[in-house]
Amino acid sequence: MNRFSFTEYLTSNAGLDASLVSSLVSSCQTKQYKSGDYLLREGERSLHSFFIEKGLAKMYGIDSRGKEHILQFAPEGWFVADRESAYFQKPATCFIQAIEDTSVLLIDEAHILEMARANPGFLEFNNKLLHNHIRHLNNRIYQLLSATAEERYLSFIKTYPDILLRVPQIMVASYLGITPESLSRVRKDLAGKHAAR
Amino acid sequence: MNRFSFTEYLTSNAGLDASLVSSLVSSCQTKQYKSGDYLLREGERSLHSFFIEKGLAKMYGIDSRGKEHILQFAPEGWFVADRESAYFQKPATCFIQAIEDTSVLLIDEAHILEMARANPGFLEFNNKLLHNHIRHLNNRIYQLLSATAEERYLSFIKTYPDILLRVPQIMVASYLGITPESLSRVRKDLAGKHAAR
DNA sequence: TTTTTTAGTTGACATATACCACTGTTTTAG
DNA sequence: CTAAAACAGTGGTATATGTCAACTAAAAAA
Repeated sequence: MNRFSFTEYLTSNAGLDASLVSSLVSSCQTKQYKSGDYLLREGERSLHSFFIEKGLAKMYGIDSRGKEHILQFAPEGWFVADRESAYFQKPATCFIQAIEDTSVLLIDEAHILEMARANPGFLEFNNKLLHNHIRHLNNRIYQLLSATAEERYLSFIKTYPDILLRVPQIMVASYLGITPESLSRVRKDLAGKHAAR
Repeated sequence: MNRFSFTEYLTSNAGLDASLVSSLVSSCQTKQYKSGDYLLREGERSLHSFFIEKGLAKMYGIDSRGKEHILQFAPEGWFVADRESAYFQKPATCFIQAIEDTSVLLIDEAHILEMARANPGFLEFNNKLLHNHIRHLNNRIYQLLSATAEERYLSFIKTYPDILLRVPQIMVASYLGITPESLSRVRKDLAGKHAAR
């Protein structure tokens, strides 16, 4: 499995100079999680978000009927955060859990702002990340509003072919907002259509 | 109908000093739209987002079956933007349309970044806005994944009681991801439950 | 390895919500 | 003010997806 060094990530994507980056990175704590470990639990208060250097995590909530709904998968090179706790100092509304052995960097919003003040390039980079994230979320909302289970699954395959191979179907179903049984049937139908040609 | 001056908004919420704010605001263009006018159409290229000072707009997409899906309502005091065009210089993927007579401020990302460089307080404010927006979107996704039509409607009433009164039911239905007929029945059921007590 | 748990498939059936058609009613435009 | 359009309610019916249960296969734990 490949690993994303946060240092490399920043130097190559944010256009920052090496010394600045290393000062930021060295001020961040690294942490290891085994598959199944929680990075964050609902109700906890925590002021940092996570940058995944290696492995895979999921952010999810549990509804009143006890069902799990996955809000985000976070593979290496991605950020994941419960905004409620990390940016608004409230108890977390989600769980974040490793689904592979995972190593992360803990990042405080304070660090981000500090960096941004010191370096305008970083500010632009950070903004772009946030806008990009918003774009993704809008996209997902649009799909949930407009597309059938099959269409959403096809779109998932196309957008996250890598993740598809790394997580059980039951989690894909949860992400898509359907039951595992339904996903199984969607896949069967698609296989049939494909074979028919 | 009340009006939100962007100047007042910034001075009271972002903690900026008056001269800075007025220099920002004066560099932004104001524009008026009649109900039904488009602020932005799918496919257009445009580099600004909108701050609604008065009135109400909706951002929506049209799917392959010709159906409209509302991504966001934007009443006075809110921002609305197609990120694809405003921040990534691509053709817009959405329509933004006034549903009341509306007056807006056109804001360029360039302005935002400029302001942020000049004033750290503004940077924090802008970040908070973005994180808050992300929080809202996550919330909506969670609802679409986990809640029934009735639950989503109740949540809408609670979260946006003001908007409920200003838009036709058909738009609420579109926002919730259900048909107008279904919403009509949900309302009927709720009225029944309420009367039963 | 053996046992236990979790995941995936499939059938039968239930249900929420969509679709279509029709009817008033309200709003908008001429 | 009148005509046309958009909106809202309701019945009948269709359909996608959920629920429950049983069985097999695969993965994790002992």
